[in-house]
Amino acid sequence: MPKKNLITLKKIAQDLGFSISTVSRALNDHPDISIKTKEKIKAFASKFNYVPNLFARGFRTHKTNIIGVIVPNISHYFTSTLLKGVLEEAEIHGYKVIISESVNNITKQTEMLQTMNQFGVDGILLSLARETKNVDTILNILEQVPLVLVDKVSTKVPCTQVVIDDEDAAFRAVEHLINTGKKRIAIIKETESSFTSEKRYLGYLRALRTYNLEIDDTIILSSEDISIHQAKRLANILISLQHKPDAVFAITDGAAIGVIKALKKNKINIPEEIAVVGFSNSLNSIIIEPKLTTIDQPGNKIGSVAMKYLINEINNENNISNKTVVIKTNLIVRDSSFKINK
Amino acid sequence: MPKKNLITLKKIAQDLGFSISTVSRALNDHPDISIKTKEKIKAFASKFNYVPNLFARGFRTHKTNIIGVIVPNISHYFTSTLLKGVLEEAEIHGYKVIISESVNNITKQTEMLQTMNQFGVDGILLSLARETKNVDTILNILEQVPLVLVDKVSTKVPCTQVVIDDEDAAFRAVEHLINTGKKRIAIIKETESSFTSEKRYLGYLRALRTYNLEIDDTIILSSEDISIHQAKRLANILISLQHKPDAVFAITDGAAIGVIKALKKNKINIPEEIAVVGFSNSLNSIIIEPKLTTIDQPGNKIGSVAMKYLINEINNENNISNKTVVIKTNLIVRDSSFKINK
DNA sequence: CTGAAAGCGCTTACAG
DNA sequence: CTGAAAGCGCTTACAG
Repeated sequence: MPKKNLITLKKIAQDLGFSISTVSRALNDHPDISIKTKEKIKAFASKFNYVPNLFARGFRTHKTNIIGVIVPNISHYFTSTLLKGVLEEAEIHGYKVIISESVNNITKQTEMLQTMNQFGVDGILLSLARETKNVDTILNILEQVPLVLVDKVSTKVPCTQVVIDDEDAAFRAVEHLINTGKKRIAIIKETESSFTSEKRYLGYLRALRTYNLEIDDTIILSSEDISIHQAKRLANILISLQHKPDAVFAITDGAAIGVIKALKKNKINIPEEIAVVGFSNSLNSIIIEPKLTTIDQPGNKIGSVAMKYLINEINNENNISNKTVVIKTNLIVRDSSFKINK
Repeated sequence: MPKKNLITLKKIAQDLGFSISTVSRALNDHPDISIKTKEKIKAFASKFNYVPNLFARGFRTHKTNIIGVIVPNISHYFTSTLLKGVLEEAEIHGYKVIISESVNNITKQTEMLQTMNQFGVDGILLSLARETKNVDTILNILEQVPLVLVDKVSTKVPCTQVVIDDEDAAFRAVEHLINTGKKRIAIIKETESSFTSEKRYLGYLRALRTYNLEIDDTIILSSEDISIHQAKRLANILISLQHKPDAVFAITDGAAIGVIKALKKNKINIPEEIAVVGFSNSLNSIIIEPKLTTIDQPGNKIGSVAMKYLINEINNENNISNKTVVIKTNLIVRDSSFKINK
């Protein structure tokens, strides 16, 4: 299936009576070529809509100008904003982006890494599937092609990692609850296999310790892959306690929304009786009522920063770093934790 | 920047004392090659982690196994579900997907089409930027590479198009409102430049005519690129009318949510006084209260069907069709239009 | 069953 | 300032 009637350097050379070399150089603005010749060749090329065969060029130069991106789930809002940043940054630097979705399946993730490498991508941006414990393949790939981890990362991989300040953000979220007078703050989180959830949990613990609040296991609830539905279930457990919490820090906006729905169903006043804070600043956080206090994760920025680092490593091969870049987040206070006009 | 220590056919041939041709054939399971030779070569290849240079192969065979996808906005929920379907289907058939975002910018869209074509993608899946009136570039590209339009399409381009049944879906949404006893149904839509909005508007008109309801321009409101905020503004206009509507059909879920927020602020009962119906079945539609009656657009399916058609056209070049494939949608009735438990 | 050779479209060191 | 030629890694018609 050859592409149809694409004009090549050879054709231009023949028609104009130059050599292929000269045509190639003229089109690439090589200083050796005379201005006259350049003009002639360029005019002809644009007249006949010449476009270089990037595949041939890439094959020749070992540069594909393609960057592979693997994310766990493309239809999460945060991921799509991250990809937006990735695409924008890539475009600025003349890279194309191949996107794949691991669906949180580790085998698939491994396959994708291998295919991308085999394909000859110039670099790989990876957000890890949940429970990626065995990082052998990743280490192997890392020897062959620049790789940057973003958002879902692992300390086991010695490469540049771009993340948000999960622990600190969680600390600030809980601190905010404490500042509004809350003393018994529950947390709804994921199980240990979630890297980000664990870091947020650490921030939660640090905040309680810092302010000398009791850490009570009965109000520390976990669920694998937390959903609105799961969060409702856990919230109901909290409500049924004798000694109820007066606030809930939920590890994701989805979880927080589940909590709010459960509280409303039980006619519990938010935030007076129980305040709720989420994490992500997803679109839903301003749809739910009361509007959700949450941590704004600037997906766009995270994506573009990660891309910048990756492109930098592509251009400076011996510049293999394993620094962790932390992107700052902001606490956005809304009605679910603190009503200003009351 | 050559890729590091990648083993090639040549190397295998040298080490094993075969010709490059034989090695190539053995690895591609060509029937000519003896089983013994194949085994030997394959064993050696896998031992040394041989991976074919897909770039060289693509260059040689004029097949890149890459499909280019251009969407207006990657961070719309519907788009991300569509992309999910696209990625899944592509993977099944061994294609990689390059995703670009036109940000609804026509110039950018044109550039992207050209770059992708120049890049040598095997096919292009395109969802048009708003206001794509001049389709010359697209027609030009269409001559060179298989192209399928999806979701945001245009009748001006003679190619396969995959869309949802906008008009019919809108008809059913409005019919549902009529069936619940509503007689004065407003519509909040986008301006004429939006292809899908116009089709939904036609469905609205057809429903009113079918049931002999008056068509009243004072309750037909439009806004360019409708947002929650814009919808609130338009809803306030409707509320301030002497002769208020008893239902609102909003062209998107976002618009419907804006309407609901405005109605709630004005203490108007939903759906008793004014019912609301949206379009998309976005995640938000079950977050808002009352939950939103809406049209479920199966993004996944739309993406995978479009991909199927595109791949089919790639494999059968003379099979240039311009049929329009219509994907069925479902009306999902929720509390914003009809409360079952009351 | 196997090999020598051409060629995909480009870039670039070398020569003049 | 310009050209002839090699070569990137592969596939495949042709020959034996």
